[in-house]
Amino acid sequence: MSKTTFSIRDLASEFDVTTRSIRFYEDQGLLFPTRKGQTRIYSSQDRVRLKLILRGKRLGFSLAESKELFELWDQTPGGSMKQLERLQAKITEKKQALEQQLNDIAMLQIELDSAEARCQSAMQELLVQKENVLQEQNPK
Amino acid sequence: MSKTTFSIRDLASEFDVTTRSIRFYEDQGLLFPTRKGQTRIYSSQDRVRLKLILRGKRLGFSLAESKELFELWDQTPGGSMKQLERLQAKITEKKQALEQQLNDIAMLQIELDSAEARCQSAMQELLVQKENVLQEQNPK
DNA sequence: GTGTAAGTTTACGTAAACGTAAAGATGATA
DNA sequence: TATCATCTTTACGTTTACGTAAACTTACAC
Repeated sequence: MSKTTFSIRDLASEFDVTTRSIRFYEDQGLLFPTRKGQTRIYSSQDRVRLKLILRGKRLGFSLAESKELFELWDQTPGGSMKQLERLQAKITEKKQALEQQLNDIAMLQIELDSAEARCQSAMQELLVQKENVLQEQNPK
Repeated sequence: MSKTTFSIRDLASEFDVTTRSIRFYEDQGLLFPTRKGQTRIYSSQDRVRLKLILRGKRLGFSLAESKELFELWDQTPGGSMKQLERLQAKITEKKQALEQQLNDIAMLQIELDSAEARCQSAMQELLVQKENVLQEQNPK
């Protein structure tokens, strides 16, 4: 069986964030750990949430955006038609943004490859120059 | 032939950013427009730079990061071996980050699809309920 | 000339996402 | 029992990326 509860340090070291950040996310209403005394106890649900928050950040989501998505998602079963339509709209919006990102990444990858090639040949050029200097200094 | 110079407003409306932002990028050393009197004139080089800056932002680059990449890139021809090695390292780093992003996007796309399905069926459920109510009120 | 529209500099303001320090509570350990 | 180590709250500080307002110049339109 996998672990079911986590300390704040567990999560902090697993995902390489500070405890300050994790508490901040709670402050902003994205996490809701239970307490044992005054100490925070995180469920594996909380852990998943944190993972989603961090992935969102890597993709440029603000905390407010992630929070909004969580809330829409949590209300899905039993939500009103209007809420569901808002969720659908958000999903469509995010999907489009991801398409844009895929484009951006593809283009940047091409450019990085070309930059790498240019960089390599510049380095090669330097090596050749060096050899030439050595040959002049030390002609056979 | 395509346009070779641009006003700050040209660029602002083409890329949908404020002139304030464009001036800020110059302030931070990412753009270097020439002047006609005191008015800024942007070359198509500058335009490309701006495009790169904005794409970088969409991919989570800070302005400082973009600036660093520009500077390394500009020094590539005639750069020292050490500079070239730094560039190569940066390129490798960015490529890895892009791989991570591709992973993140792929996973998020899957989740969005599944969320969309759940959302759709919740909406379908609401419609069915509505029909049932109507049938009760209006039995044939 | 007189707006007025778009450009400029200067400078203070702001939101987001934490960093960091202070000061106290709690539990394990020597 | 004393001392850590780790948790907590509170609160002010900081960086990034601009927003916004003020006060000024320049270029056409009337």
